[in-house]
Amino acid sequence: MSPDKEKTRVVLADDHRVVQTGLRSYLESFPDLEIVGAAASGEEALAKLEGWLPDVVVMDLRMPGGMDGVEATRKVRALSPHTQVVVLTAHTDEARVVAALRAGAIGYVRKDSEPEILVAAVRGAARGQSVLDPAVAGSVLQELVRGGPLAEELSEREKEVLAQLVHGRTNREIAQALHVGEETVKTHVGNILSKLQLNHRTQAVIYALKQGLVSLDDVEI
Amino acid sequence: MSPDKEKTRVVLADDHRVVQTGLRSYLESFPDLEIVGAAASGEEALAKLEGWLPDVVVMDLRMPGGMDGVEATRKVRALSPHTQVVVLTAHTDEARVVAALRAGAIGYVRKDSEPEILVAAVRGAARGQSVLDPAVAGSVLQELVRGGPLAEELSEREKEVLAQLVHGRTNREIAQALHVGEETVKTHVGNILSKLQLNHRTQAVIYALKQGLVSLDDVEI
DNA sequence: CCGGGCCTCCCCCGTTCGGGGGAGCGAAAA
DNA sequence: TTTTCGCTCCCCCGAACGGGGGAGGCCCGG
Repeated sequence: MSPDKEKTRVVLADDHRVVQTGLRSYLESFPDLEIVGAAASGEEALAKLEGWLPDVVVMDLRMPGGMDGVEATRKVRALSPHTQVVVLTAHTDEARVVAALRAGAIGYVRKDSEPEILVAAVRGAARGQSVLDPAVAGSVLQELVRGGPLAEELSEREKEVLAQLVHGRTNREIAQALHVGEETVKTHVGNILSKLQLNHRTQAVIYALKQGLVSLDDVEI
Repeated sequence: MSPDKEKTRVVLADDHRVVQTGLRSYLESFPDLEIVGAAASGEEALAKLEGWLPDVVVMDLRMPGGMDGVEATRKVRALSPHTQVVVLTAHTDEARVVAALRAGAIGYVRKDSEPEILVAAVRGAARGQSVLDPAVAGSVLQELVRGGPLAEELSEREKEVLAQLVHGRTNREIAQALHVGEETVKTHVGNILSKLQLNHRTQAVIYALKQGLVSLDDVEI
């Protein structure tokens, strides 16, 4: 067995400490992998990146704090182009996988896939090879080529209004929250529905939650 | 007690195979724990329960299929009273923790807690001791005593209507889907809002998603 | 310079919602 | 038995919503 120099340096980024530790145990059982660090948020991963010098970051897309996995992926790739990112996600938020791949992720594994796929993705990423979970690689690639679902055509203000919708607010309440007139909110809501090709606000809420534009965790009713 | 030398027989129930395998690696590193089985759904866990004879089931509340973690907990306890259930959950669906504890779970650990807490909960459960994650034990107990949030006062029909709401349907569409009149749907929706003390359907959708009454995974818009 | 997107607000109008009432029916509990 | 509860449907009515139009101000890029 060769010493450390052939080991792949891996960092885990997942806010679930229990899951994180489990993955560490599992991945460390492979002699060619070395877990050099773990982070519970995008910010933490970036802050410690230069100290860890990982070859691969296994990134959960759903993390707390201002920075989500997509943004963290983008910044990891900008800060350390040598470091490859493998996205690890629940099948719930596949919508953001495309965004993560666009942001520079090289691999993608679903949490409900066989764990061997994760190992293969990490090993592939270390070699610069892209390993996409076969369970959904087709649909993901399809979305990549046709430019995404219906995504970020929304303006900043419209995203703010959409976030308000997810909080279950009425037009009047949104108007107060954003300090604009109720008519303005009506316009924004109408434009959101039009851009997303939806019929009413409730569908917009579901869309936002499915896309991960707003996390259910942040919502209080 | 005499069976000190015997290992605690543990079963993992989590639809995320990657997470499941990670947990297996981690827990198996403790010599007093033995992972005797793993399931990806409530149905699978129940079907194999009598073959595994576990002392403790570590149960994720969010699982696919008709049976969720709460129902699976209830049935595990009914089928094998010796077996204790430790609930493992994301902090997103704390609302269902109370339901799981009522259904017979003895322990409760959040995924973003320190992994040692999970080990402590499993060991405690094997001795019949309740270990609740200190991060939220207070609020959970509070809800337990005051009888739960606003929960399952909904009738079966009302839950069906609520599920339809989560799909973004209008009253008319729901009426067609359930083969009743639109006025009937209006009545149900009104009763749902009244029982849950909400103001409009969008809030009902958010409520249902937060409570896990309907999974976002099942929704297509 | 001028077009275009964005944000803001206004109008009108038809539809949908939500809340109030009532009522018949069947099943289950008291 | 009577009572209660869930499911079904009906009425009325005010409020909220969604779609259509327009308009002024802003800044950016061709």
